[in-house]
Amino acid sequence: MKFKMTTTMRQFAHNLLDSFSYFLLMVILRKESERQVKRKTSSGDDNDSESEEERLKDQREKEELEQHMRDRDAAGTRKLTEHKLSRKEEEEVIRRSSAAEPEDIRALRKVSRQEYLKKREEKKLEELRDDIEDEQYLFEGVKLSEAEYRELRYKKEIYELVKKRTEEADNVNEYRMPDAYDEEGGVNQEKRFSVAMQRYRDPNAEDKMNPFAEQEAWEEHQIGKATLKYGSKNKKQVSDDYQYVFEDQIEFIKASVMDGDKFDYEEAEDSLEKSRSKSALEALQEERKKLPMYHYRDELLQAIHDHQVLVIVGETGSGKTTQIPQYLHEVGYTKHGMIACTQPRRVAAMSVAARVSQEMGVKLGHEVGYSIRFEDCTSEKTILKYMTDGMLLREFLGEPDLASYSVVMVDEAHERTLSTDILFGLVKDIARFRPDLKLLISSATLDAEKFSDYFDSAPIFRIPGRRYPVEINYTTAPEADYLDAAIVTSLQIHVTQPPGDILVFLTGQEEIETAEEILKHRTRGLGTKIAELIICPIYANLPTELQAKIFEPTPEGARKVVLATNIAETSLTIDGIKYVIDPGFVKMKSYNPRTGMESLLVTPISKASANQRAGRSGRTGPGKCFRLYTAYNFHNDLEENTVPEIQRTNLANVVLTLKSLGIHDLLNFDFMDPPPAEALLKALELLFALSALNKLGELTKVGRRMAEFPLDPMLSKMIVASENFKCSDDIISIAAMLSVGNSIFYRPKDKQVHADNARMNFHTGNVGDHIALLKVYNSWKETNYSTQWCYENYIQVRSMKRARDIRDQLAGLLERVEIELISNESDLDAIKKSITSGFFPHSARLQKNGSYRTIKHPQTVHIHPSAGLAEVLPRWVIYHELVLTTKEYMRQVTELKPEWLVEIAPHYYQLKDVEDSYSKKMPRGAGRIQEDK
DNA sequence: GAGCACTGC
Repeated sequence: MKFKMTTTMRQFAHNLLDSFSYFLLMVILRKESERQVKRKTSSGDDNDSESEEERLKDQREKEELEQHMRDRDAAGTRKLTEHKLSRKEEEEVIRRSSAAEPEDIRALRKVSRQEYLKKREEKKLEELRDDIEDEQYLFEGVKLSEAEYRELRYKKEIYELVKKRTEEADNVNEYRMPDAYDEEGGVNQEKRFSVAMQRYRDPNAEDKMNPFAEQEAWEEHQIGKATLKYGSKNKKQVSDDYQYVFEDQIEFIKASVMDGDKFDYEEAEDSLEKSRSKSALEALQEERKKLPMYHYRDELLQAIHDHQVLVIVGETGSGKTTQIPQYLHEVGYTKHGMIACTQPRRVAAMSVAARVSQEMGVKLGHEVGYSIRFEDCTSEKTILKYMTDGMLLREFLGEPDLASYSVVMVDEAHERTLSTDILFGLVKDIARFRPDLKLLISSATLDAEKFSDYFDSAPIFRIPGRRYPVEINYTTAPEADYLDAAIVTSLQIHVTQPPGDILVFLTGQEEIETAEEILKHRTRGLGTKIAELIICPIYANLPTELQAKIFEPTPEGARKVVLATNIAETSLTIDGIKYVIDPGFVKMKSYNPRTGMESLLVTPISKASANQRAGRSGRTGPGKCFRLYTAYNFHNDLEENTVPEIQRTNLANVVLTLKSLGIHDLLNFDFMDPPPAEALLKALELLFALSALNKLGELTKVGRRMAEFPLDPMLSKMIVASENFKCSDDIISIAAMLSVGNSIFYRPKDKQVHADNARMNFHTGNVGDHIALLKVYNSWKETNYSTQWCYENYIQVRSMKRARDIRDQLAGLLERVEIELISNESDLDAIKKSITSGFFPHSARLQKNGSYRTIKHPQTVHIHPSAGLAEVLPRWVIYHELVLTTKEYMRQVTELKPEWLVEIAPHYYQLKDVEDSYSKKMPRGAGRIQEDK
């Protein structure tokens, strides 16, 4: 697929550049005249003495703070650490020490939002001026007015983005999208490793010039070294009994062993036994001391004391998440603010908080609490706060300097979720203004240098974990069909390996179901010749009651095979897993900013991810990992790390959040891995179209209200706009239903017809998918949120409950942005108009052949067959999202009157855009983005 | 007439 700069784009770029240079010219001219005036009046330069004074002041403040920190540590903390205070005594110490001074200190430190933002603005202004001076556009030391500055900054931002994009398009003659995009009609499974396969069979392998010679020699060596060949052991006896299993056996070589950490497991387990006889709290304290973390306590505290930012590397099981906040509390960091510890997942935040509150002997929600969406389990007393990373991000909105925290610990930073990436930029920024704030970045990988570099060479503190060794095995040749290979391998393990459960990583629900069927079929054929094999599928959309099955202990003599998606890589831990089968693929979301289309692609995993998977087998004892690819594939074809989410997602929400935090200069925002310029530009364009940003790139009143909602900007806009159409009550139900995604209707394989019929009931009158979702929600509400009703209508209860939670939250937020909750269920046009207000960029018109064409950025799309209007084909539609599967599909489609587009978004659509093709000849899309194949 | 990994606010 080629990417061409077309005339409109060029025109657009030129216009922008023109207006930018014109603006600069004006500024320069004015500055020049000002400078002449200044030259006449000014006498001498006092800049130097001023800055010297500033410097001294800064220095003084810094020293004062340091002194204060020292005093603080010396005064209150020793008491707590000097061995066992009773709980009451400890509470008393905390109470007294926090009663002594905190209000003043807090008041001193607490900067108002305005002050803070102003300060930051000033700093940014400085930087920008420096930049421009470098390019010799402006003259020394001339101050721009604020309005000028803002306009300049925004234009510069856009200018840079466009420049980048034009350069990309001009310099590269043929811009190739990654192969997977190119594939017609989906993804070619066989093609993926084919390059490597060719390499593998290279007849010139002995050629000295062969760049792969070294690798091949290494592999030779490994093969020679290999001792284990599964299936060859006991082969004679086995092959008689299990001929069927070994019909197409796979050969593995043992390549390496992922070392466990040097830790005395027996001692640990021993003490665990002993501690059971003691009182619960004492036992817990004993256990704490057995954690690898404990031995590094003092060193760690010293390092934290000496450095503002510290990168901590610790394998899972080192106890960093539970222990570090406690240590910090014990030495008194909690006296002047809370300790925040962020987790990427809700359950993690909850369970860790529960554990820590137990260890500290306090009630969950008092001194130790957690904060996740829909659930704030904290109180006035809370000093250790575990929270999801997204939640801390939300708190930034209300408290841009995080004044109530003295320590922020970003845990599991290696996972690089969207929220952690944004948090990085923000905490790095506030750390400069708040020298008293301690920052801990904790990661489980060896990639710590990258984190350290990002945080201005912060020191790295390493803690060994508690992990058992894992043996890594590779196939000797690449496998064409990994699903089949995975099944064969699990059977091989089942008959040849000692007891222990098997975990197989597959890509999705469909694959898991197929694998389950095949496995059942094959084991049935073997009858009683082999031990029982229990097959447990697990994926996020599996109903909860079926999920529970994987946690049931395996009966004696049987073996469990867990067929899991990526959910088992990080989100849940299954006990008893000893063997991991890793085909090396994952389904990953990718976003194409050019078309605004998201797609799920099966892609090879990264090395980091492969090691994470392997590690899942070594949690309760030494394990084995079978990789269904060769060592060569692993070393040469897999990326080092997974592409961080921020680089493969729609950024509209991120941009809105940052803008509402007062960060306007997105191009220079300190991302650890900056997202593509194109994605940023697309997000800015969208927000401008939704009138969340004005032409200076500033947040408007509408934008400010939108930012309150934890939703995609288009959904937020829809809600904000519902005020005008007096249907906010109905709109938030729709928004909640849309944001739970597409797991509402349940469609089991054997009852598809029934399920479809049930679903069509909500579509009577061809009202469109949005209204149908509203009907579903309202009917459920009428039955008093009945579970039975859900079963009867093939609707997933879990999703509905989630929708109810979201709806409740949205209702609360409506109050906050002062929008009245009004229901207007009978006026469908009002509801549709509200939807249009948010989703007008997603409009499409029917073409003669039954397909659709999007209006603004023309491309051919289709109505998804699951949509209620799939057979009605209205002339004009509005859709919720575009997904690329076998075709470009619009999901969640509602009919629309074209005049609404001009009425609601006159800045976006002109009359000629919506003129009906029947009355007038359709204008040819000259000079628009074209795709040729 | 299709086919949705996983989180999070």
